[in-house]
Order: sequence, then C-alpha cells, then structure tokens
Amino acid sequence: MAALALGPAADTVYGGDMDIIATRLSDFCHSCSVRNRAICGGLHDDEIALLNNIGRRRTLRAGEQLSWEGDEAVLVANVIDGVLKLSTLTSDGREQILGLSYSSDFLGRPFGQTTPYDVEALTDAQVCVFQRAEFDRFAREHPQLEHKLLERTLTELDRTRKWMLMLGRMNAEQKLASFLLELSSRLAPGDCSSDDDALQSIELPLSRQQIADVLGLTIETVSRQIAKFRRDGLIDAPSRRQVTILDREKLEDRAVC
Amino acid sequence: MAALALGPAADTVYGGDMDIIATRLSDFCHSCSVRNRAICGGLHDDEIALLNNIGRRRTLRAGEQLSWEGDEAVLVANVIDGVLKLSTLTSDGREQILGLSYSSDFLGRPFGQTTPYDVEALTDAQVCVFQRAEFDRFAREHPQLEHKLLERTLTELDRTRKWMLMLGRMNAEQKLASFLLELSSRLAPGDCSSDDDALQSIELPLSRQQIADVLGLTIETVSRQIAKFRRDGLIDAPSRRQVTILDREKLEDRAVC
DNA sequence: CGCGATATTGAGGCTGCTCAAGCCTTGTGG
DNA sequence: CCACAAGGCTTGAGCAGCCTCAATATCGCG
Repeated sequence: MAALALGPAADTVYGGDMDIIATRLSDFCHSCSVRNRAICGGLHDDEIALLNNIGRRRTLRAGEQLSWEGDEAVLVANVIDGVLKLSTLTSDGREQILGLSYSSDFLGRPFGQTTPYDVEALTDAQVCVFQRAEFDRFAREHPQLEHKLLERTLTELDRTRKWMLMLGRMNAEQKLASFLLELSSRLAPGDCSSDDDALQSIELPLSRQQIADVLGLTIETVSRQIAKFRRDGLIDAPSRRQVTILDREKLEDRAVC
Repeated sequence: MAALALGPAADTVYGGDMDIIATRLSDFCHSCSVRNRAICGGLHDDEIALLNNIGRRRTLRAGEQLSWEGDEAVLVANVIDGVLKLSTLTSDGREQILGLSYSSDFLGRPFGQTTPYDVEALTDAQVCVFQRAEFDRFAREHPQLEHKLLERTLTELDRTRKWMLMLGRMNAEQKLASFLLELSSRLAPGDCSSDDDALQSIELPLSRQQIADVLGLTIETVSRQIAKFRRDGLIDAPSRRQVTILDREKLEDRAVC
C-alpha cells in the first residue's frame, strides 16, 4: 500500500540487475548527507553494502503518512531530510504530537510488534526505509549498528523526558518560547546541538494547529502567545510560516528552563 | 560516598577471597527474583559470572537518593525490588517526576556523560548497581546484553510517550484514574502487563505531593479528585497510603485513554 | 478576484491553581 | 497512657490562565 510503495528513485534503481543495484545503492549511502550522523555511521564498507540491499530511499510529500498507529510495525527508517511528526489520538479525537524527527533521526520500532504512533511528514522529506524484519535480522548480526541505535534511543528518551517536563510544568508562554528555541537549534544545518549555529530565521514546519498539538495547547493560545512575543519585540513573524528570533536572550528568559 | 557505599550484603561478600566472591555473587544472580525479566536474562552462566564481578547489591531506604542530576553518570543499575522515581526540578523549584522504575527495570544512562535526572527510592528498595564505565565495557563486549538493553529502552520510550500524552491532553480526573490503573498493573507481582492479575488493593508508594508531581498537578487537586472517586464509589481509601479499586470498569471510563 | 483554509482577535466561562484554615496521623516526651 | 507537636492531608473560597465559542482577517491558490 501507500506506506510501502517505493519512491521513484528506488523504482529506477531496482529496475537494473543485481550488481548494478548494489553499486547504485552504495552510491546512495556514500553520498548520503546523514551518513556519519545516522546510525549507519561507523559501519564498514561491506556492512554498508549489505544494509543497502535491504534499504530503500523514499520521498514523502508534506502531509504523507509513513505508517499507521497500531499497524503491525513493518517499517523502520532513517530520516535523511525534512521534518516528521510522531503523533497519537486521544479517545476524544484530539491529537497529541509525541515527538518530531529531524534529519539523521531514526524512526520506528525495531523488535516490537506494533507501531505505537502515527508518523507523518510535515515537510517534504526523504527517508531511508527498511522492512522491519530484515532490519531486525541485520541489527542482531551487527552489534555496532545495534549500539548506535541504543545510543540514539537513549538520547531520544532523554529528550522525550525533557519534553514531558515542559508539558507538565510550563505555562503557555514558557512552552512556546522553549519550542521556538528548540526548533531553531534542531533545524540548524549542522544539527549538532551546539547553540552557536542555531538559526535566527526559522521556516516553521508546522501549522499553528500542529504547534498547539505539540505543546498541549489550543490554536488560539498559540496565536496569542506569538502575538505577544511580537509586541514585546522578541520575535518577528513576517509570514505564517516564518519566525525570526530578534532577542534570543529574552526569549530564553521566557522559556525559563 | 553515600551513593557508592555498599550495602551490608555486598560488604560481607567482598570480605572473602576471590573464588568465594565469584561463587557467592553468582548465587545472588541465581536466586535473583528478576533474573529472567531484567536485562541479564538470556546471558550464559559464564557471562553472568563476569557480570557478577562488577555488580553489587545495594539496599536503599525510602527517600534515599541513588545519583544526582547533572553528576557525572557513574552508576547504572537494575531494580530488583521496590519503586524508585526519576525526577528533575524546574528552575522555579517545583519538581516534575519523569518516570517511575519498578522491579526489573533498568536505571541510569549508559554511554552518556551525565545523569539527566535525580533517582530516589520511594519505598525501601534493592538495586543491583554497576560502575557505569565497567558496565559500558561489558555491554560493548556482550551484544546479547546490549540487545536486551535496547529493547528495554525502546519500551521505556514508548511508555514515556504515552505519559506525555497524559500530561498534555488529560484533565485532572483522567490523569488520576490513569495513574491508579497503571500503578495497579505495574505493582502486580508478575509485573507482566496482562491486566488480569492487576491488583485491586494498592499500597501507594507515593505521597499526595509526589502523585501531584507525577501528574503535573497540585496536591490539592489530587486530594479533591481522590475524594470525588471515593464519593462516586469507584475506589476506597482506607488510609493515606492505601487505595482499593472498587469499580475498575468505571475507573477505566474516567481514564478515557 | 474570490473562495476555502488558516490564523487572529475578542468575550466569557470553567478548570485547576493559590492561599488559607482546619483535620488527621504519627511520633515523641512527660 | 495521654498531651502535644509536626507533617501530611483535606476542604473551602477566590482567582487566573487557558479553553470554548464566535466573529473577523489574512493567506494562498485556482
């Protein structure tokens, strides 16, 4: 189905014969922009080649879903480019976003039966997908990969817990300030979390409604807080999807944490 | 220092000569109540013996801390018995509990530099602690252990995300109902998450204040919600630290999720 | 230009917080 | 065994922050 369909690039590649496939896919990895930051970093060339055999590039359009909550977890993936959201619905139909995935993040639930949340591309995105069963087998045979995956999962757990703190204890102003600051550092090209190269001008990958879903607020509250930050000269918002941080220090004060 | 001091049992054990040490510690593992549920499950006997050489039993009194937020992460541990909390402080001094750890859970941050939260025993507890550096080395050499650790971390991440949903989207009533239900299943002797053997009578390991810190509420709100559940006949609360679930179904209705 | 989707702004209400007083439990000392 | 104190818990009153509902404005696309 849609979630499993290959992107045009992958289709082309699989049209050739076996040797060519390996070569071409290997080229994918060698030129991959997240090669050293994603979990594949640290693998030997021959391991990369093997991984290539089971991985496929896939291009997602903004709004497209990668897998569905509760489905048998058939896919895992590396994010190459773009921003994706992990989300789930409350029983009364509201959405809560559980996490955002950026370039070089790992997506999905290896060694599990079901995907516990929806994955949807917020921007146009490129991912490198694997059939879960194949990935699991490969990971078990390559401890170096499992180790990278473990480190990444531990980091993600730390990040999620920090987010919990935000949801549980911050007010609307603090939530929005934290959110903008985090976004400006996660969207920075290096992705390395050194705050120095954090962006001043952010192209928001989320609508107001989605920001509200991230922060556990309503769209109106988000809108009012943005308006307040503008009035106070902390940010500028030339268009709906753009934000410029004018006074990072004061914004950090508002974020508190 | 306090955090590193050995419990009396370990002191005794280390008093003997080398051969005896290994044997005695091995006995610890063989009789360990979480042997098959914790990450050590699936290790060979000789691996267990090696692990024994670097692990120590430690008994914690309720209220005692295991490591401190921001400290260099020197310890990791398995929870053998009892309930511990992971928590952090907001800059304005309120506490947010980030997670609870029960029997057979893994504690700490391997492969990281700092412990990103406080760990404190809520009840008297027994843990099996390792120096982080030694544990890291052992884990790198034993992929089977790393694999178990990865699975556990992934599960913990899923659980944390569900908790996030609760903090972001639930009202006080839903939060408390969910909390009581989760507690009754996590405290059940099997620990297996089959809801069948969930407890009806819970001995609360947390004070009202701590419950409030878990749920992102105030102590007054927690108290009022408990009073309401009692009035409505959903629970009984014979003493401050005891709760009996009288009508699980209706409680689940209140929890919504 | 005009329509639909998205966002902003306003008014009013409710949930949960704050502040405050009193109660119950537990432990200590006479 | 009782008196008292201290800490934890409950209950109440009032308030603030955020949500809800509603009207209006703006953006983006045909």
